[in-house]
Amino acid sequence: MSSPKKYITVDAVVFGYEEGNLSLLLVKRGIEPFKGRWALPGGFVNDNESLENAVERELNEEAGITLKYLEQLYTFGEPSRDPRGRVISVAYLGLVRPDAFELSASTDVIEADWFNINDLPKLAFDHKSIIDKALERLRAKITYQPIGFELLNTTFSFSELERLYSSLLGRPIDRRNFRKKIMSFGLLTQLSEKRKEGPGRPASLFQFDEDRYKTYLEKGLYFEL
Amino acid sequence: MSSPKKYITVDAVVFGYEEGNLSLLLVKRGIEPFKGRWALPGGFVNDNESLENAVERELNEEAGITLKYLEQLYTFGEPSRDPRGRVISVAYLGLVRPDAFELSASTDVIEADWFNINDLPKLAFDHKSIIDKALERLRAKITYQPIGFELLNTTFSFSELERLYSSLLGRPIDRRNFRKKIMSFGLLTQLSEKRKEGPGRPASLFQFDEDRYKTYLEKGLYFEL
DNA sequence: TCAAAAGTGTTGGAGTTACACCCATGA
DNA sequence: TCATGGGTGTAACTCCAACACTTTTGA
Repeated sequence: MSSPKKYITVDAVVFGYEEGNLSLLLVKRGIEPFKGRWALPGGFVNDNESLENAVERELNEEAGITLKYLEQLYTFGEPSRDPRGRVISVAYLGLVRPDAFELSASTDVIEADWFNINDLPKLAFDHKSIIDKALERLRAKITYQPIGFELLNTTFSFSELERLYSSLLGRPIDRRNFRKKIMSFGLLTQLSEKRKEGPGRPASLFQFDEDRYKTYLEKGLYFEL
Repeated sequence: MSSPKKYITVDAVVFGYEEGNLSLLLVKRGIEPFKGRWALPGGFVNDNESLENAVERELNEEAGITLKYLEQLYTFGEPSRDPRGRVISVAYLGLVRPDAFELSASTDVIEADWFNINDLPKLAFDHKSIIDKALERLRAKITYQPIGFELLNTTFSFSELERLYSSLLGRPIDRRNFRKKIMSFGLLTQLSEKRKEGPGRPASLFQFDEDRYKTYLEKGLYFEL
């Protein structure tokens, strides 16, 4: 029987969205292995912290960021995925609003930055496949849970929401039908303010009603597309 | 900084279905902690095996069973979930056909048996919450992926399929509509044999067409309810 | 007054639901 | 011939997809 203890890490796939682009948080490694290579933020789990706490701590240490949305994604445990030995990584999926985009690197990390999801650098370990899994989950999930709102600021215009969905799903969305559908859930509050920037008619601003969402959840909500 | 190595185990939530009842595979522990208590089959991961291999090995050792369907469920890592110290468990969800129901216990296990899902004994560790998570996943998943077939024998009658769905979803199903829906996927082959046991008109037998399903998957299938 | 983006309804068709009677078999 | 479970069709309705013009603003 082999030694039962193994290294265990957490890694975070954190998505942000700004100006029509989905972006991903990466850190440049300051230590071996893969020193100087870009990688997902993450690291070893301490003895007395939960996995989720570990992710939150690492995100704070390595990128100076705190997330509102974080869920467990998948656990990667192939024996050869890490040159240091047997390392099992529990991956998390996180979403961050544009107003929390400022980063500050430290702890084993040279820098932290946002990358366009279609233009990623070469990555350390098996992090590319972790990201692929996260993208798949994100795309599936926005069609049946209102997590898209976690990628926008607390107030947003309808066309911002529409562009987000359209770019995430990779297909055009009918403005009128989309609006009808989203409105039918009754989870948006229309504010009296309007956004006036750039050309064109100013857009009304909306806000997602989390309290009402939680109430619905208890009776089972069917959010679809 | 605390010691980075931890214990890592795999646990399997294996469901079976027979005569209208969903059942769950449990093993009675032969060693401490929780000696004599029922628990999910599982155990420590060896150095050179993948997580999935570890589950398969443990299921074979502890219950003498091999599964056709196995997927990763969730990773449980609360610091206090195991009295032996910090133990992180990667849980898997498995399905087994009635024709592979015979069990044979060994290795650290006193016996292995099937339990009705509504009549479970007191369980070791946090295994109850692992089971709850698995049930939730199973119920959600049968509505959009044809995994229900993994719980039936390779040939089955339509009413068996219908009873399975109805009991898993906990609500009655309209026989005619259900048949129309399932048939519209074109994934069932009707056999010429009929099942003649018990009273009533004999039922035609069907078979799930896995090849055709795989073909569909590549173009994106929308199996819904 | 032009350009740019926001906002708004209707209609046809597809898909879902609701619903009840006849069929084949063994006792 | 009766009891048991298997098998089938239609009509109303709901939901979804397709589609184009008007409004508001700044330049």
